[in-house]
Amino acid sequence: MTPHDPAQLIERLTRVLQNEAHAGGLKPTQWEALRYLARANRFSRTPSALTAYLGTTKGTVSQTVMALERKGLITKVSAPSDRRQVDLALTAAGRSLLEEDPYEHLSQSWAQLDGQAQEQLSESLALLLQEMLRRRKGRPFGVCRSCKFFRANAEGNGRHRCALLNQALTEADSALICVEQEPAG
Amino acid sequence: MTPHDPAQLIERLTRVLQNEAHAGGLKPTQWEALRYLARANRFSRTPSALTAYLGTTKGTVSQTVMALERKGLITKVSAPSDRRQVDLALTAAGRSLLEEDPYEHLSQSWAQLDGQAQEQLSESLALLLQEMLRRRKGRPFGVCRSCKFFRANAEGNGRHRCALLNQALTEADSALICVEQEPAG
DNA sequence: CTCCTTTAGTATCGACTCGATACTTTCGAT
DNA sequence: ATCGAAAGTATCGAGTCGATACTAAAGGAG
Repeated sequence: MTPHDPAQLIERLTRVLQNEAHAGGLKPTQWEALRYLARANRFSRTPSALTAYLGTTKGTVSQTVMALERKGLITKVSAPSDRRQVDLALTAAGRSLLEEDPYEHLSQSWAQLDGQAQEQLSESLALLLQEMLRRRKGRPFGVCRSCKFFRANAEGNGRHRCALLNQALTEADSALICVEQEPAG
Repeated sequence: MTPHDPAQLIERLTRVLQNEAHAGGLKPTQWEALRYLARANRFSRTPSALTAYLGTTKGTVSQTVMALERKGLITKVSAPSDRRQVDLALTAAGRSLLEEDPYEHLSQSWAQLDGQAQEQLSESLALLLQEMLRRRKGRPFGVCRSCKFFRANAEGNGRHRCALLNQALTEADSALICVEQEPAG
């Protein structure tokens, strides 16, 4: 009964998910921005990076960011190193709201599947996404540690290094999403 | 490197897809409505059914439908049996525009995967969607033939029957999506 | 050091989605 | 004949989104 082509399944899943993402007084895009900021490293918590992540335009992101700030979920601070940039950070309220993330339902449903189905889904989905991004030439937004510029323990004492930005990285840094990330060969 | 939880993968895939769905002068929702109408059977090509499918409200769907009509992609005809209802139908232009459906990229990317990954993805995704819908208590919108009210060949001569609506069904009907569909036990 | 270009963000417009509410028309059941 | 439910439409406000125009700061090149 299930269509062989998963495009229809993904289309349907996407729609169900988008409907759920109107909870908690936020819009789907606002949830996505909030999630991103919670997972992005310090080089990547700017409106520019968010623009690249969401794949829209500066103007739209500017509005979304203003809405989140108005709701008290994030703060905007002009970057000391470059005063054109704005550092975005989650407030305590923002972090606590994320615990009601409607996407948790998705993880819960996934958790209901048996072990083999879970494994299969994760693997095949990763391949599909990779293929989509390859076509689109979009940035992968992977975690720091898997980047080709990541130099493990290059600073000693368990401190790593980014060979692109020439910055020291903590263990915590290396687990976060980075705009500049390029998968290691 | 890939997160074990596929929620992030699906979130990302969804976003990439939504960005692509702004092509051809249509909005993502308009594409979805067009796709639905192309695949829905005659009991299901109404604003009500479309509302249930999209999971939004009557008002929103009314606007989307008006936009598609304005663009010459669908026609609206008051139903003869019940004059409250409106029958929606794709025009030739609508059908031809669907050949440029941005979701084709998704099918193409899927086609790039090897046979096993394709199989795994379809199966696991179907399970996940089923689980999501079970939680949401949303209608599955499956094809007519897989419904518990479907009576194969009940009219003879390869004509089938819907035991819910008491209507004869052609072979073509039975392959289409139905609002009333409930999976056979 | 001054021009000039690039980069980061904001401001604003128009089209659209979306939830919510109020309304009209039609059907059906009592 | 009446009343209530169902199918759509109309309209409002908030938000997304692309597009364009704008400001301010940084980084050269001379």
